[in-house]
Amino acid sequence: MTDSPTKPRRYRGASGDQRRAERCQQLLDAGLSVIGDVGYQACSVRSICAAAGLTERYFYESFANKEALLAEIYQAQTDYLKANMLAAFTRAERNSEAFAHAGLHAFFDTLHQNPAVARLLLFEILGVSDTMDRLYYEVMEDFAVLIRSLASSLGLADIAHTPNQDIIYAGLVGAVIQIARRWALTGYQDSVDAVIGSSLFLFVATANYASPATQ
Amino acid sequence: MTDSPTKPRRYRGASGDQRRAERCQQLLDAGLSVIGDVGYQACSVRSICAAAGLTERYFYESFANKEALLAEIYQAQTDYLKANMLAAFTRAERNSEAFAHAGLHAFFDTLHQNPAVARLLLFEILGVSDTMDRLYYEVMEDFAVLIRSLASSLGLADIAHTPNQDIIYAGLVGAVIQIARRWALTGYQDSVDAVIGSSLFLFVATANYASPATQ
DNA sequence: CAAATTTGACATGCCTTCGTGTCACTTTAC
DNA sequence: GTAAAGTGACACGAAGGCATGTCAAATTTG
Repeated sequence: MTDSPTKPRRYRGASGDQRRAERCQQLLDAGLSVIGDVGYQACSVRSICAAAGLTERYFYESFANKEALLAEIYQAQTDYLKANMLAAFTRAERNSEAFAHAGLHAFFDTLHQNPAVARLLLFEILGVSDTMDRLYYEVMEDFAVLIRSLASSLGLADIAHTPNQDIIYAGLVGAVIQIARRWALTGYQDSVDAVIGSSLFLFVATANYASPATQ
Repeated sequence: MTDSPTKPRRYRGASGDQRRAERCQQLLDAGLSVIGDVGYQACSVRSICAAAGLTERYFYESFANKEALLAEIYQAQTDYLKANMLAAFTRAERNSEAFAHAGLHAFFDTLHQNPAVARLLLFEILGVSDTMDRLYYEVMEDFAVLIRSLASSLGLADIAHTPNQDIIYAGLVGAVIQIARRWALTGYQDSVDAVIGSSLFLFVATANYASPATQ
């Protein structure tokens, strides 16, 4: 008896690992599409498999259950969102206003271009389970770090003097998220500039109040 | 054949309507308790009935389904929260800082005293259905009005000059809500004063930026 | 007390989902 | 070509929830 219980074989020009990864990606894409369309709890594993053009067996090959799929999609999409924002930062002029504007534009534009992503990130993630709630918290703290760098670009070098910076940054993240939620719930009627401008307003106000030297 | 298909009878010293109302209230209380304990989607109609000491028949006597119960609890608890805040306003000294502080204290304290309410309002309400998402939106807009009165108490008579007030106020609501979420997710470790102070910081910053005359 | 109504405990049928299993068919390796 | 591995369609049982129904016990009215 050798240690090779299964001999991987090439299929359709791809190795076993490649095919598995491809199927996994198809499921992630289909999951995002279906969840973004009908919501997380209203969709079934079967419907996601059908959308992916795969059968249930391949679902459980890659994910333990529906929640595991949701977690991976959430991670992937928040990473994507962060990447877009970071890219926007590097592309922007090195001027406070433009810098902050670029980051917020990347944020709102990504959600606007991908309503499924918006629905998943803004609505479907809460109240699923304690595990997912914690993941939400971690992601929010992550964004707080991003916001912090954004805020520092506005001359808000440090609210360091004020106590409980973490809470204040969490609040700013919450403000932007809520503005995005409201935007989505009203069918994206407001212009992108309006939501960016209002977010920026809150940032600048906080920055100015924290260190009015820039005024 | 008369028009009286059912003759209401007194039972245990209460009329039929009274008993029905009492049962309804028991279900609302039990629903809040169970949902606050295990979450909305993890709980069943049966478990709520068991917690209420009633049987399923009486559940469907008062509610069409589990979601209808959630909606009524949500309405009742947000009303309760608003009432607490309004009461705090009237009780507070007529001085900007004390006024705003009182409202925020009522908000955070109510959530802190009732973790079940906090969980339901902050986490369990989103992603349930399109209907509930809309209800969430309406409640947030309602709170924005409250925040607006709170902000005006800070001399922020009008951000009226700035465009898109609605969006900005939605952002402020989101900031407070997110601070509350974070507070709950970290086990209410921060002091009430810390979360109030940070929220106040954002309000005052926005107020000062909008109308720096108060500075 | 007797009849009628209310109540509680539980049963029932229906539905949906989950996760696994079966089996014929296709594609590759030898 | 043949055997083995991969694939797809579908079946299956278990589980759980929903909403309604049954029936005996308790309570009230007359």
